[in-house]
Amino acid sequence: MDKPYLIQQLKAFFERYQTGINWSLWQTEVTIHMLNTGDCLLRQGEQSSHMFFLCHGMVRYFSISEHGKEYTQTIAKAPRLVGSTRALTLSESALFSIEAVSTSSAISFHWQSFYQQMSQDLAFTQAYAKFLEDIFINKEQKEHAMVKHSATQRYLDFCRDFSDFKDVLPKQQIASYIGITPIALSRIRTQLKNTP
Amino acid sequence: MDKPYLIQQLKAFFERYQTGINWSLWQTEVTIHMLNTGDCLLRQGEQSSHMFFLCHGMVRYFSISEHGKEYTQTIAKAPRLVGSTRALTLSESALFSIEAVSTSSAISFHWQSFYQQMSQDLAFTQAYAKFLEDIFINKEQKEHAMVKHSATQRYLDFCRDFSDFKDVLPKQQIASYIGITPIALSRIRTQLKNTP
DNA sequence: CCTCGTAATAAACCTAGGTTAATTACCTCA
DNA sequence: TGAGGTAATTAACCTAGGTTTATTACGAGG
Repeated sequence: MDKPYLIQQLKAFFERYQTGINWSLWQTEVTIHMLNTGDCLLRQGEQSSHMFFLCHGMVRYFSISEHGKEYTQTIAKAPRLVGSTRALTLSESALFSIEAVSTSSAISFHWQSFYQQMSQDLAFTQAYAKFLEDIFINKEQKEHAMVKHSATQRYLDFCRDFSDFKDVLPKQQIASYIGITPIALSRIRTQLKNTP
Repeated sequence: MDKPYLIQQLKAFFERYQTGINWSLWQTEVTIHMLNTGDCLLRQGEQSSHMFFLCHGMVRYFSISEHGKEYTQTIAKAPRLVGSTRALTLSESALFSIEAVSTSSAISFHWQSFYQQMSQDLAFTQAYAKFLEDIFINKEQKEHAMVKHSATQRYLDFCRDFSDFKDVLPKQQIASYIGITPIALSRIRTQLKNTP
């Protein structure tokens, strides 16, 4: 878990999208984050000038509304870039927190060094554009599911997509990911048990 | 409304994101689409190898589920790139149709020529990446609204965001954009009238 | 002028999921 | 051992929005 290894993972992640990146251009300071379950990379309401790369583990993006209701908008598995695009590009405070849901490791670096690399390196920029396409498509898919599927179906989808974590993740977080209350999830689960 | 003018608009759109694009590299065949209200650029279920640029007017992205229910996931105002990122990048059939909601004009070109330009022109790729950041942030905002706001609030938000079109667009489409039935929208509207 | 077709509204009823409150089952810590 | 604290479940009740069925209001075409 040393720094060169983690940076190597970041590079491999980008190369999977696009080969030919000139990493010698990328001179930036990198910070390592070792996270236990529940630790946060970013907190709702804070400004952030850093992008993160999740090397191993899993995080969730969640926000809490004025009425205290929690919604988990994304669960991200390593390896992946994580961060608030909105906070970074618009210099606004983040609308969600990013919290580890298992022991995880990440590295962080200045958004500016990221943009700097974009202005120098075509392959890097292509990789980033393809990554953005990916997460945009994912978001569209979640939008579809939220609108067109029942809560029960969304729970079954969740179990399919996160079969390895469905028994580890607190039920409250699962409920908040599929957009219902823990009570409703509990109802759905007992109903599924009784009608196999 | 001649072709050079429309292409000029496309270029201006990109330049607003990033200056310094080398347009001489972009040798591609461009088709003009003059659309009346209701005309489609893309139909749900079809393959598509073309990206569109909406020069003037407005379109909506909508899909119809197996049960015949319609959902309008996006309303896009010119000037803007439109198309199914998913269909283009994954070579899959589109999950939604793109339909003009007012008389509009657009141009289309091969996705491949787009990717070709990306592999040659850094500024162009940066512009595209920034556009993707934009639409990703928009999608996150709509996701938030759908989850955290009541139907009434979503209707009020719609009226704010599309004040120029709120009385022109069929109520059914407004309802399908905020994720409710036309009947429910009608209820909300009469309720708003009675409690000012 | 009438007729057919669609959009919008309205009323009556239904249901998925929210809300409140109580119960049980684990934890950890003292 | 026992006292808190939290997570999960259950039951009773409530409500926003869906569903069904009419009704009204505009068209466009004959």
